[in-house]
Amino acid sequence: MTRVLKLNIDEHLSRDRAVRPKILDTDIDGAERVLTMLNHLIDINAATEESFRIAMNAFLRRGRFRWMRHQHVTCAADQIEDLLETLIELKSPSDVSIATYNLALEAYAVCSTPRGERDYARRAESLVKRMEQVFEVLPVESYKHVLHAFAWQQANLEEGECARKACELLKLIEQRTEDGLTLMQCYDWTLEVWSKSGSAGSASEAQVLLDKMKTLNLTLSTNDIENGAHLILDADTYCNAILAWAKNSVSTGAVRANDILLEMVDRFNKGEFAPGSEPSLIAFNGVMAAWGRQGRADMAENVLKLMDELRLKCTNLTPDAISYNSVIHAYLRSADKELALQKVSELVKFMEDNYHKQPAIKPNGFTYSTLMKCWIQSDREDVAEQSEATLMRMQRLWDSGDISVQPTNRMFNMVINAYAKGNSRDAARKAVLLLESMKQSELCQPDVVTYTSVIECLSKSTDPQSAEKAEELLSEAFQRYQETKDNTLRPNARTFAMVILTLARTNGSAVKARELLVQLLELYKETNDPDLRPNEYLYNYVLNCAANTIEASKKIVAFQIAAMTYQEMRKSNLVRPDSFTYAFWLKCCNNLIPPGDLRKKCVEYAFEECRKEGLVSKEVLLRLTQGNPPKLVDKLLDFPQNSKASDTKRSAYRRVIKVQDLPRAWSRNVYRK
DNA sequence: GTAGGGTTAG
Repeated sequence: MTRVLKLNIDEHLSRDRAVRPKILDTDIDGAERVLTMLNHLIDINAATEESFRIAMNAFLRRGRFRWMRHQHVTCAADQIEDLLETLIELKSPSDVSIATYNLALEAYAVCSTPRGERDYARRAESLVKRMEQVFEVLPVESYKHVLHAFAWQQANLEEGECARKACELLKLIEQRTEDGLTLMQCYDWTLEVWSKSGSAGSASEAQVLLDKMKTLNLTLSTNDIENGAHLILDADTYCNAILAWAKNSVSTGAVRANDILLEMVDRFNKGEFAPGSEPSLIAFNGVMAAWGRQGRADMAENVLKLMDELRLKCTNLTPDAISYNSVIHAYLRSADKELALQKVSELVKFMEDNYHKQPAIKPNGFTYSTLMKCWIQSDREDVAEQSEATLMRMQRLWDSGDISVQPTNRMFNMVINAYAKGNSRDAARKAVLLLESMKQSELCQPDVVTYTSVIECLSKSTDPQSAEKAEELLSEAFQRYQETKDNTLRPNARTFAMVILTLARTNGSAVKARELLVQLLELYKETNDPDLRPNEYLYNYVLNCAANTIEASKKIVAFQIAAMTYQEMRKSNLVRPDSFTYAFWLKCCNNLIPPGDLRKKCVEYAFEECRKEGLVSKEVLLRLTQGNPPKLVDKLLDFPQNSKASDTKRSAYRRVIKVQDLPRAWSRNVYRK
């Protein structure tokens, strides 16, 4: 019984703190009974410091295990803390031996948790402060336990507070001792804090410690080595140094992490680590991720190859899906998008073909969505179809019971957006079908991005029904939002923009376009929500929609709407006319006003204003020169009025003039943001 | 130790 528990405890004393401590359900090792006996001795006034120490040691042997006591989870640190306080009360602070205090410090260190909910490190720190007041000088061991507690408690990671505390203690310990074993152990713990800390400079701090360990390792005495000092510098130590660099955002992080990885492999191959200490998956995956962030897929793949070679020599090292995904993601981020697509397709195929032999490399949702992104960023013709095929592949796997490839509405949205960006003839039909299947699905409900992207597909469609469908979808989204109160479904300015764009492109009603703009403005006034703030696009699309009015009977109303919208833009404090505004407004003048004085006046006034604002673009110039009387064009372009140029010369001038030929000031703001 | 959706016009 005790033997089995001892083994389990050893396992929990290991450095792997990722595993949550287990909760014991019985008094498996009799520590509770020891406590009962101690309490009995206290009752009869027969408890000595030695009896307390026996009970403390009984709990300390439980390591990180936890158990229930009065409906609360408790652990060795809590129990030993209570026992120490009782003992101090019975005797006096100075009558309790330092060795007994140290048992409590050790318990704090052992029970310290990564997230530090119980704050044992700080409790260790305050106990050591009390000890300093009672005793003249404390042994290094006391400080070592506190350092150990800070090393394993990783709360305040961002601020690096635990790391700083550990460093202060390390400095103190370095001053007090030259014992190789102690120093190696303390360096190793401090290195562990830096590897987990995201604070600035953590990688170089980790590097300093690794270097110190390597130097000290060379100078250790035979005595130290017999006590296991050189065994502390092992694969775990290297892993910590690697991860410190790997997560570092500076561009050299990947290079440094990679160098240390190679050094670790070299040492491992030479048999320099303790038996059973071997390079870990997490070190390799960390380096691959670091290369990926630099877009260095070639290097990430080299690391994967290295890992594949090394696994034969290791008992536990084998690449997993994250390893492959990291390389895949690195290709996604690499510069050559065509190579990326080829490589990623190959790697995914390899995973699919080999996971029966290597279950850890079974492709998951991450794998497929990265493949999908690779298709989307490629220049291939059938991007939308291929990304849809990838999504359907996931859907089939999911339907057959594979829970690791759950499709998400984001992926559906990515496919729909691929259709919106492509030039597939029936993009709109496909997009609407995808929307319908999302509505049927329990997993991937459409949201406002879905609706907006489907409407964007409709805006590119030549189907005369598109505008009607777009309006239907907008009100459907509104209805679903009102039913569910789900904010991700609420239409926003962009959704409105896409509906108006659809109207503009399908010669739809300017009245409707205007109504939508007014509706959005009212919503924005009510809520002041930045997502509903109309921008230049909204107004410009309304102008373009009006300009595209074909039916003669509707042109007057369309012009009124355009004029109103243009005037509003000039006075608005939300938007300012831009070069598109003037181009669309001139288009309105040309298309909606019959030739004559009124049109001439409008064009003249608009162009002069546009020139003053420095917004004369190629399109503005085109709208001016095409469809307006040559005399007016010449006047507005400042063609020398009294020159004796012939009409053909003038006409040629008007045909070839470019924005660049005009005074710079006329177009100084065309590209302003 | 691996991410991710709409950024629009003429």
